[in-house]
Amino acid sequence: MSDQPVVTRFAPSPTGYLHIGGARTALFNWLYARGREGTFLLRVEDTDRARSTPEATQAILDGLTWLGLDWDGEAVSQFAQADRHAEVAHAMLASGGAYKCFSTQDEIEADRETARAEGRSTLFRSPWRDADPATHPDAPFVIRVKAPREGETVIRDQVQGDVTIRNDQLDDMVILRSDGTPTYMLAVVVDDHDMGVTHVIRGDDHLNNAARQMTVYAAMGWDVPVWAHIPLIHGEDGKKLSKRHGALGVEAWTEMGYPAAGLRNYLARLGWGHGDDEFFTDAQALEWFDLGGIKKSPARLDAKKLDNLSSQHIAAMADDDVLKGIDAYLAAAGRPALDAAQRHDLARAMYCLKDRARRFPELLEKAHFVLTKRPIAPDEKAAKSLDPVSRGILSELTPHLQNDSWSRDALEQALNGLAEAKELKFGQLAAPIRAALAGRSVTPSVYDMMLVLGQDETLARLNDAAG
RNA sequence: GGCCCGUUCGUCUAUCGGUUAGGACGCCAGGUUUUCAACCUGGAAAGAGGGGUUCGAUUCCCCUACGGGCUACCA
Repeated sequence: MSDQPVVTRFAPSPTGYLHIGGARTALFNWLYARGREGTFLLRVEDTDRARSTPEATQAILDGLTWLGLDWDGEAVSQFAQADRHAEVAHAMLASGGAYKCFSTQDEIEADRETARAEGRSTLFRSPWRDADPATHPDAPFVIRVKAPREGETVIRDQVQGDVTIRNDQLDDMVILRSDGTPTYMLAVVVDDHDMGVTHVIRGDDHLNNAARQMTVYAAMGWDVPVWAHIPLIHGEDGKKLSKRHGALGVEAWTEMGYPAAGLRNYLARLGWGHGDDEFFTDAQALEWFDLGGIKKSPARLDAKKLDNLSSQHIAAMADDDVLKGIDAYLAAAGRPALDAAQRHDLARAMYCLKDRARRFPELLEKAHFVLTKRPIAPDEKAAKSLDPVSRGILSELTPHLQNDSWSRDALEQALNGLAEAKELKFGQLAAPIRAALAGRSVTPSVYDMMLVLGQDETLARLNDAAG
């Protein structure tokens, strides 16, 4: 089994956006397959017609695309395979691996009530399991698997280890509803088999289900895939992720201005590790990722750590990729896109911007000097640095910038010379220059701004402010 | 209720019976500094509790506590 080509899949149900936990599950599947020249498939589990929506499907696809997780072939609709699922259910019926159950939901409910009241297991034991088909009434029925009741089932899980479940804990789950539609429990098994999935990497909320699903594999004589049930992610408060805290869709992370590469790194590091490595590239993650390194306990989200990794990734990205990331951020945040001139200017300034920002909005804030035009409107803090005294300093400065060659060395010489002559601390000189050039108090270094802006523009802005 | 899984600094983690229990983020103190970020130095900070097994347990076993999951004609 181990030398077969690896096939993994991500199988979200389209009932909402792609949340962070789903994104990580998808990432793990992607890493595992792509790191082994395998195949990564996408299947939309839309058998619940009431809760599934095309909008949610699109949101999930968009989320995966933004995250950079590409899948092979077209996304498969589980609902579209309904006929095939029913076919399997009937095959199991014919072979004795399943049976028709005529119990009504009221009867089942009543049974559960008494079981609970008596402190017994609430597993439903259908009276139809061993009934003679000849005695079947002409009434609606569901098809249930005939699960084993003796012995035990062992889930050989790559993350959880061998998990043993006594078979008397298994219920005869419904595989085909009374309206003839398949349930998820049947559909996953059939689809995973039909799609040739070799490794099922999914949330550990499915761990117990794996034992139940194995009865279908057994009935059909199919190979059981390699299981890897990964722990769910918790919010910063340690509670299960819910909409109230942290269960944001990935578009929310785009909106906050995180680069996809940073999120990939962070998500991979959550619950999985490779020694002391914290920052790593996709290439390294692909090379290192393995199921054995996944922890069994749930991890909490930590925005500070994400910020830190995000800043490292922004700094490490190619300028062009930063620009693309900014485009995605701007679009997601509903901010106007950059025009051609702004892109050009931003690209020129990128060298002094990239390594100073944790997220794209912060980078853009620091890039304000190159994105804005004269006249520069200072914000409140910058305005304070442009008091009469400071403006006087600026007007004394400009003559020193007329004839110098526009190099860092020359500029340093000019500014230091003036500061020394006027007995000013460098900060007293830099603050008004910063305010004049950017209209902001948080910017790259004054030298970098002058170099990026060029001599004419720098002098113009300085003169505007001094005047 | 039944069954299953988990529990190392605040957080993410290393350790695969013998370590001063390591690293990272964050935090605190100091330094550097033209703002922010960054950077440098130092610091505080952990094995849930109780029993075993063993010469020796964070590591293996059991119990308890706490957290989580499953127990649907949801996925």
